[in-house]
Formats: sequence, C-alpha cells, structure tokens
Amino acid sequence: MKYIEKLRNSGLRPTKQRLQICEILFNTDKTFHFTINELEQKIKKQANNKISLATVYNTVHAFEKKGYLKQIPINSSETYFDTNVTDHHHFYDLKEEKLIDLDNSDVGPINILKKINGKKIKSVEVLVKLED
Amino acid sequence: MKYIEKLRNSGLRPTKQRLQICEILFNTDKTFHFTINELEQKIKKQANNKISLATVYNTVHAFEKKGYLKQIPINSSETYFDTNVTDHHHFYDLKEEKLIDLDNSDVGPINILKKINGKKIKSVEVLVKLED
DNA sequence: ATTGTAGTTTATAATGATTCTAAAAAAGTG
DNA sequence: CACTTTTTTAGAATCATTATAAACTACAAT
Repeated sequence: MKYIEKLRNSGLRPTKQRLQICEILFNTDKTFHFTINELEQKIKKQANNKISLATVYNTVHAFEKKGYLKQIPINSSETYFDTNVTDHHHFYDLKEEKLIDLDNSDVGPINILKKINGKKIKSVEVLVKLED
Repeated sequence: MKYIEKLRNSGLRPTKQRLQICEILFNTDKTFHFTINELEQKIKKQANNKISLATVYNTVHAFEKKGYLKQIPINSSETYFDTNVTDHHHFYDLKEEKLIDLDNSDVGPINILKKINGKKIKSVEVLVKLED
C-alpha cells in the first residue's frame, strides 16, 4: 500500500481507517473539495463499512495538520476542505453553491504591500464570487 | 435620529433595538469587524439594557440583506461581519483571531483571467492569514 | 511470541453557534 | 382608539463540531 509510508513518515500510524480515507482523498489526480459529511457518505458507498464520524473528523484534522489538506475559507455552515494544498484560489458560484478551482495562473500575482509588525504571511487566499 | 430615515427607506421599522444597533455599527467613520457575540457584549456595555440574542441575529441578518453589512468569508466557528461593504480585503491574525482591513491600495490589482460561461464576477475577496 | 504502552477508534455526550417557535409587545394605519 | 402587520423575546430545537472515556490496535522491547 502506497500510503503506509506516507503516513509513517508523518508520524501517523497507518491504520485501516486512515488508509481507506487516503484512498478516497488522494488516489486520483483530480483535486476535490469536500465537507466532512460528504466524505463520510463517500466512505459508506465505496466500501460497505463505516468509519465513526469522530474518526473522520480526527483523520481530516490530522491530515490538515500535516499539510495534506487545507480548509477553504468560505461562509458556509459546513467546513470545506481541499485536497489541493498548493497555492491556488477559488470561484464560488453563489447560485449553485459550488466551488471551482482557480489555478494560480488564472489569477495575476498578488502582492501584499502592507506589513504588520511581528507577523508574517502564512497564506493568501482569493475567493471570487460568481453570479448569473 | 438620523437612522430612522435609513431604516424606513429600507422597509424596516425603526424600532428601539434597531436604532441602538445602528448607533453602534454605523455611528463612526471607522469600519469594524464583529461577531454576533461581540456585538451583543457591546450593546450590554453601551446602554445598560440588553437586546435579546435572537433580535441581534435578526437585525444583523436584516441589515446584511439590505446591504448595510457583509459577511467575511473566514474559517472560524463564529461568523464575522463587516460594516465596510465596499470591495476590500483582510488580514486575519490567526493567533489573536482578529481581522485587519487591507485597503485596495495595499493589494496589487487582481486580474481574474479565467471565465465561466454565463457567470459574472460579483466580488473578489482576498484573505491573508498571518502567523507569528 | 508476549507484554507493555502509547496511539487510535468508537459511540455517545457535551458544546456552541445559529435558527425556530409562538406568544407578547410595538409600530403603523385609518 | 381599533385593527393589522411587524418585531421582539425567551426558550427550545437544530446542526456541526469537539470532548470523553472505554475498548482496541500498532508497534517496540523484552
């Protein structure tokens, strides 16, 4: 299993649950956006077993901490995660309530001129809201 | 009272509660960022009365609908609102959990190259996360 | 292998922000 | 004032997320 190494290297034990979640999240070239709830549904469908909701939360947060996932800042009752952790941005279609990837090359370079003492920039995220 | 007109023109009855919230939110040149909870605290402090939490929610949502407030897309357990409804951006200090305004001039011009058929851009919001 | 221990999973309870409800109060109208 | 509509309110309900604590598992040391 190709994810065993990845997990071990991160100090995470390669458990059955984590490996299954890895398969769903990372075993594709496509990046995708998901909520915890959507992920849980996908787990149920894919393998006729279920992983405890708490474990799904734990795992997603562990992966986020290790940098394998990131949250997408958006006003929604549920938190959205993204398997694409490279610097990139999003369209948010207000009508469809769907996220669409924006490559870095789709957005001109962003230069933040203002500085705050003692703080450094961790990330720059652009959300482009779309309407009809 | 200068807000009576404003409320009437929006089809909102100028009640005691709404006027008091207007005073707090709009009676200053400074724009500010707040959560419902912070606003409730401010109400309690400012006038030794209290407005029901449900009313604070109702009022903020009514004002948002009328375009007097906007939500700031951010990953936080509480929803942040902004009295500055013009297009502008934010720093988010992860440690202090505080928002800081970024004028448009603090951010280079942003040019979105990708187009989505039948959709037009409603807003472009940049969130710059800060760490120590 | 067997044991020990630290990490993990799990069901369930607890939390906390937000929304709903339905009755009382206030605003607007004639 | 009498009447209708809107608003306020306290408390209940909801829903995503986090905490808890017991059972389980991975893994290393004996």
